[in-house]
Amino acid sequence: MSPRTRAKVLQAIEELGYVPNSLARSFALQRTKTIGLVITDITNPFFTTLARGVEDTAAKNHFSVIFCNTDENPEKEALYLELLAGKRVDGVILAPASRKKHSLKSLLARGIPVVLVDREVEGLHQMDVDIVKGDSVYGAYILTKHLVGLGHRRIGIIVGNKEISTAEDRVLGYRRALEEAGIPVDESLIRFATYSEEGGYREAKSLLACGNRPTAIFGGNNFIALGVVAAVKELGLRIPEDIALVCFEDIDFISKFVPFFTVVVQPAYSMGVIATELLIRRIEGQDKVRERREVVLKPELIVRESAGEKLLREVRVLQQN
Amino acid sequence: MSPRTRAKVLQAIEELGYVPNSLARSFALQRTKTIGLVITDITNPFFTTLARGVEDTAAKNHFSVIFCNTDENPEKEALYLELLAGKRVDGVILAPASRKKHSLKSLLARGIPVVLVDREVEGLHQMDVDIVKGDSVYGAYILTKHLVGLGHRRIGIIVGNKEISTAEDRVLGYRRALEEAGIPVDESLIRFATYSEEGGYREAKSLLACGNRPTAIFGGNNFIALGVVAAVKELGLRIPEDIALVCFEDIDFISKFVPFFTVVVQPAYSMGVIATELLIRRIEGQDKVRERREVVLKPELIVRESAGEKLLREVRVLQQN
DNA sequence: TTGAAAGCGCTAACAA
DNA sequence: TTGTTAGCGCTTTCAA
Repeated sequence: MSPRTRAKVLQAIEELGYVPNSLARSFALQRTKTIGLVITDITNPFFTTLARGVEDTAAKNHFSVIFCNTDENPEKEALYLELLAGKRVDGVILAPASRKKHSLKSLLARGIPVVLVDREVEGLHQMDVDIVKGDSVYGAYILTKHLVGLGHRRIGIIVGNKEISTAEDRVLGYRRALEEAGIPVDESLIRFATYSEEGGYREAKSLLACGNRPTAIFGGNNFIALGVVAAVKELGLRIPEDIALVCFEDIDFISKFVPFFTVVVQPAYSMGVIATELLIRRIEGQDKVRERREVVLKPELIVRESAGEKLLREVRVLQQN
Repeated sequence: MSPRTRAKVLQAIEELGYVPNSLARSFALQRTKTIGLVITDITNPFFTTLARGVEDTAAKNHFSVIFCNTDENPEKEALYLELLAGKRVDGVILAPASRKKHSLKSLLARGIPVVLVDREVEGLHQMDVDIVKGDSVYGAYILTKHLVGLGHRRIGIIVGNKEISTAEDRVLGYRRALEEAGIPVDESLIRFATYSEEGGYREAKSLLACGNRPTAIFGGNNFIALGVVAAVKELGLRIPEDIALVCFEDIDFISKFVPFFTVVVQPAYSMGVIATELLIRRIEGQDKVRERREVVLKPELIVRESAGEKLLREVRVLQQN
């Protein structure tokens, strides 16, 4: 092409405000450069951060991301997955609402790659999906061990729905720590609720109502822990003097204001980044025939205050600050 | 069509796993049933909540939403808008990174409807865009008035970048309250920084370093306020005994843990819902020829503790709880 | 190197 | 009512 023609074409592009229609392009190419992000609730800080990791990484690779909130509802999830399949997204990142085998399969059947985040699904190992998750067993183990180390022997645990793999994993880690410490597991202290404030509130009230009440409560996530705080306050008890409280997931900015709340945090942003990288690698098909990947990220224990006398000192500091 | 044929067709659909290709549909129809949501940072709880309102409303109307984070960077914003235009989204909800006239126009030129959220843009009234925003002037006015009512006369204010309309609006409301109270405005107490923790931290240190330091600080948003907290702590001062602190936007769960922090909150979820409804109404073209809409939502003052002696009582309650 | 044409899967307009 | 066809704007293949 002569430089003159070239200039003319460019000028025409400019004048007419031409923008290539990527819709037509996608249609011709059968690739949309779009991925779906299906989580339970963007409002949950864990997923917010994860979503940011996903979007940043997607943008870097010239992908867009459509986000969907399932509210832990498998039917909503199925609807969204169907929608995304129809829209011909190039891939999906999914935090499954349930571990049941499931709508996911229809995506895979259509050759749409899927990467799971945070949670497992039944029969995962027979399917061709990658997964990026936190080590819930380990996290719960160190959190429980921390409480045991502080002298607690009756520790209540409240987690989400049994349908969610992290709930069972966290209970597993809890059991392991107790067994290791030679503390018999009291099944009545283990509560499956929902990963929500209401869930934490209700189960905490029930745990604290019984005669032989626990001296510590392990919140399965941040929302549950907030419910526990509400229940404890309502019963006129103190954290952590009367009840120690720890949980999975941090609570934003809490460290700035409150001296207690030992916590295990997961690297949510990294999870988003890694999941997106795995997904894009599959989409681009750099290594077509290869085994599924399972990335397990270690959570981090952040010890603030969990029990007893230290609180008083801290409150004094708070007053002075 | 005979019921028999019908059954046969349905069976074939089932067997072949047929899913209508909405990509082809979009292409033929020139409508994608997709909207773009361009915000500064999904990680900011205000935008997280807004995004949830957008997604819920979009889903209800069978729209998908692509989300983009500009990090207050006008170039990133322009890139995203270009991308979305290329993808032929049916409309865009935008929290503009800058008030300068701008990439937005190229969307409008291509007939893609835009609804602004939270922030204005220069020459808005000449353009055919709706806007949904909080009443920053009013919010800042009542917040400042609250401080004045508590006896403060030297009140520092730290807001975001001047390029963002809410920053100027909040300063405006602040001025108005002071003027109304007959308090002369000391320009050195007005600081334009960024809507970030660092911004709040830096300006707070500067404000507190000068001889005639303010007795109260007005944080332009939640992040700025957190920066102020850090600065105040570092200087060995106490909130609110030495420095009162109030801010725009709530800080999640803070009320559960800290007795102070009077705040003005905006109805972020509703903003998302309304913006989406306006946008979809434009997309569906129910009322083609009509004036632009401007929805201004009143924020709500939440008085916790902002000054003095009450804190001690509250800390005692906290200890007992 | 450049140009022409088929095809991606749907909708809508038109014909039978 | 049912069937046929053009066309959405791009990419890719094949011909010139």
